[in-house]
Amino acid sequence: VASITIYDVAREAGVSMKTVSRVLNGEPHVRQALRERVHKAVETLNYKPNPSARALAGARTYLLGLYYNNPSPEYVSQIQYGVMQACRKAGYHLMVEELRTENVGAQVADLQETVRTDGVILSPPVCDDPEVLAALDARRVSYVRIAPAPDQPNDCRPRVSIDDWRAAYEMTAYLQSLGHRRIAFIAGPADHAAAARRCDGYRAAMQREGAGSGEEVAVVRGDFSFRSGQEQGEILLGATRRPTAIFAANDDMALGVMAAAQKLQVAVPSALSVAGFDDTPSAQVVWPQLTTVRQPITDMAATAAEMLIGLATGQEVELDRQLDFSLVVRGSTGFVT
Amino acid sequence: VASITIYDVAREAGVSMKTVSRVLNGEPHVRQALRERVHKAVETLNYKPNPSARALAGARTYLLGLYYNNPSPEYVSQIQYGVMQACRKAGYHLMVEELRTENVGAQVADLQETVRTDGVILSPPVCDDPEVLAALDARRVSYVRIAPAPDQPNDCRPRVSIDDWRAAYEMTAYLQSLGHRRIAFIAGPADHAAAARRCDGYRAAMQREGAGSGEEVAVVRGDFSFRSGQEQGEILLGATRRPTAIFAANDDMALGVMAAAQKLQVAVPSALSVAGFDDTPSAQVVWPQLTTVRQPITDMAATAAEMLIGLATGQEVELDRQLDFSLVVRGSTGFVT
DNA sequence: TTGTAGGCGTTATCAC
DNA sequence: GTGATAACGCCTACAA
Repeated sequence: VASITIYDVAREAGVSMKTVSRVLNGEPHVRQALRERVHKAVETLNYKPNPSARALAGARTYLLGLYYNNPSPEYVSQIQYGVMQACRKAGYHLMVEELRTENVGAQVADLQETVRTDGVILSPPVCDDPEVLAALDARRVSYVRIAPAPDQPNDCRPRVSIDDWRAAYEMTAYLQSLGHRRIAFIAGPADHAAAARRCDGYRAAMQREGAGSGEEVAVVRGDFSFRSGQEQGEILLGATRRPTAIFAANDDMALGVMAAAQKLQVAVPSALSVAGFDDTPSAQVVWPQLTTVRQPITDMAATAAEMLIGLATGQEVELDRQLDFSLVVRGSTGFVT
Repeated sequence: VASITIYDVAREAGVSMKTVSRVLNGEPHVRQALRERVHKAVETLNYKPNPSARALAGARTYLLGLYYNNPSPEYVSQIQYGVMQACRKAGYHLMVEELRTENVGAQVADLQETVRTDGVILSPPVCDDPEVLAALDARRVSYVRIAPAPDQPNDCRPRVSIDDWRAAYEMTAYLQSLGHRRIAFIAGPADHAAAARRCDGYRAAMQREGAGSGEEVAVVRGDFSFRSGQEQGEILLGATRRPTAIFAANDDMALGVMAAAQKLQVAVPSALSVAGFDDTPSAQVVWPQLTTVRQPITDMAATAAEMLIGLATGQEVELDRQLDFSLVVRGSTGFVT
């Protein structure tokens, strides 16, 4: 079955094959009449350009890469979904690569030499890995980062994010509005920039004027895993002066706290309020369901993909997109008693 | 930066470029001495063949597709990981596509025409969708199915699976060995073949001779979601003669049962044993941790990818691989009291 | 605004 | 065994 080529379309439409090429790539300098003839020919012949040929001839690849090393499958899956949506809409395809921890730089270099893409989407935490960024920069591969570390003032690499600081601030303020004063915070890994901003937001809310008296900033460190949340939760709840609320920097740790509470017979939310961050599906899997911050992860990913495609096609794109978060109040938080 | 081509390697090695091509593709009819010279040249030049050119010239694509429509991100993520491992080992890359529910056949057709792969991996439940299979067969695309429906006797399409029937049988037998007699089963969606086999295994264990008296087969139907498990769990536990053990056809539903038990103040495992199937990471996130069946999902996926690559390179491959499952006994099951 | 030659980096076909 | 030479399907000059 000899596949049908651009020549077939040209013959069908009665034009030269270059004209077909122009129409397909949306280039100017083609009369409207011809444009339509070509489109019709494409339609009737059900012609699909051969991506390999396109790529070989030096044009775009119509392939986007998604690099990730995030341990949470749910997070990755949501990102992947968003990216895929945007890709499909633009006729692109998605190539996923999980980066192993050992020398990421070499991996990225190898990937880029092995398979060319029109750009790469970097999800946290790889989006903050200097090795990765360096490898990409060295090859002039364009990339968009999702929820990356704060930029240097003059850095303007494309990114899409939410205001982590404000989200944590607002969640803390919400807990305070329920009457909580002893609110502990379980921070994320030290190298996770967004996690650090969340911690700062919590601190700011705890220290702001007129927020009530008897407040103490109490930060312990976890590593975003369920287990670390459980461990820190047990420690916090085992203390003589236990907090009335625990705010974890992500949902998995918050779930760990809830498990600890259950094990130690501390009722949630009557004796302890628990809040998380991310609104992963698991947040609704526990009982009571988890109060948390929802990042529009899928939208962020889709936005990142659109930016990348825009970049690849030479369009003007806003380089620093910031999307809205929202507080999701569920059963795990309540008035202090 | 003009990329280095096969000609550069040929010049460096002092042979013709066809010879280089032969060596690279592992073809016979090349003297060992030349072979080594070529390899060394490749090494020193750090030459990487251009995949687009390769694909265009009619050879392999070095691309595998992974089609999925499974709602569980964890499941998909594990499959994806296994496939990626195998791909990387063989110099392949992975292209993921989530299939939407509306007319999958057309989607597959479009995907195949848009981007050529050397084969496709089908995870459940798409692996049992006749439309998908038909679309693939029509285009003579080779595929391997993971945990698909049982074959017709004479059907020999490549597949990798575990013995779902036996796994469910053994889990049920294990519950019986703890003294349980009233064991309820929450089945999966009707169109999920592996789920059906699990149900049959449960039935067989319940009805086998000498398994004790007072047993009743009690099957209710869920849809593999946490929520459906919770609903069915509440119904089962609300009944006057409640079961002492509930075995769900997957982990998510089992977790739903545990949530229901907690809500209704039914202690696990003292008043109710709960077992699941899959050993998803969430199984360890609850307390007590979930007793379940572990499918070597990642291994299965890797095996599938290896089979596909073998098929693509014309090797002989075993077409029906069956991998070992294992019972993972944790805290959610205990002796009947 | 449109069409013609040439090349992108491989593999495949045939001679030698 | 090894090596010229022609595809593969498209795009980018350049010319008309």
